[in-house]
Amino acid sequence: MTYAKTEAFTAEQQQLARVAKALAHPARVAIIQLLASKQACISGDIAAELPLSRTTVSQHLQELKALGLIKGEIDGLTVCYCLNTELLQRVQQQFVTFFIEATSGAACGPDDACAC
Amino acid sequence: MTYAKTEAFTAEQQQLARVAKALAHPARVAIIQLLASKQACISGDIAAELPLSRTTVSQHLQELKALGLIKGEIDGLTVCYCLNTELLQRVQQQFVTFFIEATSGAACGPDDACAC
DNA sequence: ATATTATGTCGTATATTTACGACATAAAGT
DNA sequence: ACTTTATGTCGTAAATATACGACATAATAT
Repeated sequence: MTYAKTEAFTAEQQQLARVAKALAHPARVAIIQLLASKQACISGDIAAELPLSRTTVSQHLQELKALGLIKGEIDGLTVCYCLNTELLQRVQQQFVTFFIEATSGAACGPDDACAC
Repeated sequence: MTYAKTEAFTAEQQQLARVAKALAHPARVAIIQLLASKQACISGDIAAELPLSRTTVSQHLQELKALGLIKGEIDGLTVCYCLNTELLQRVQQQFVTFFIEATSGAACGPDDACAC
């Protein structure tokens, strides 16, 4: 039971952490940027653009898909991945809210001195 | 060598992933929110407010501190933690840029159909 | 029918994260 | 000096994440 004390936190905290985790690997960040750069969806030659094996890329894709950040539709032999912009926009809002909350306080002094 | 192919990605991707990783656990999200809610800094009774052992909380604090998101100053017997709002603002900007880039494209159709 | 091609899934090795008790350290109180 | 109090660090167990080769699957192509 040395993990997952997650239940003890609020739904918002868990949700933000879940999405943050999805972005916590440069490969997944790169995948999202790649999908965003191409107007249409790309098939599995995503792997060709990344310095990782096809298996590993597929794993990262599944993770993003599990969270719903990307969608994948089978089109004959190839699979067509694309961003779920709706969800991404909602997620963006969550992050913005969190950061505004975090950066609004005066917090420490301007230097490094922590004038409590 | 089954890890850390990180070098192969851009500095931006690595940086974003690094910060996202810091936010990838509800405890760390909660810590940041806690520090933001109190106008001044809090000492280690942060642990008292979280459903985790003091050791574990200390570990999370070190992680946030290592990234520079929070600062900790020793004040006699207690340690005073507070947010690094400057860095948080810069990080916020990175996330905003990323999300704008990700949500600007038309991507898929309005439904789930992926019209490639 | 058989080969080719594009993907996903399984198994597995290694690295990292999470969580906590036990001990170390250091300031403040008695 | 000795105890108390607040923290950090170490060691360690268990859970997850990362990475990839080998095999399975299914749709085209020949």
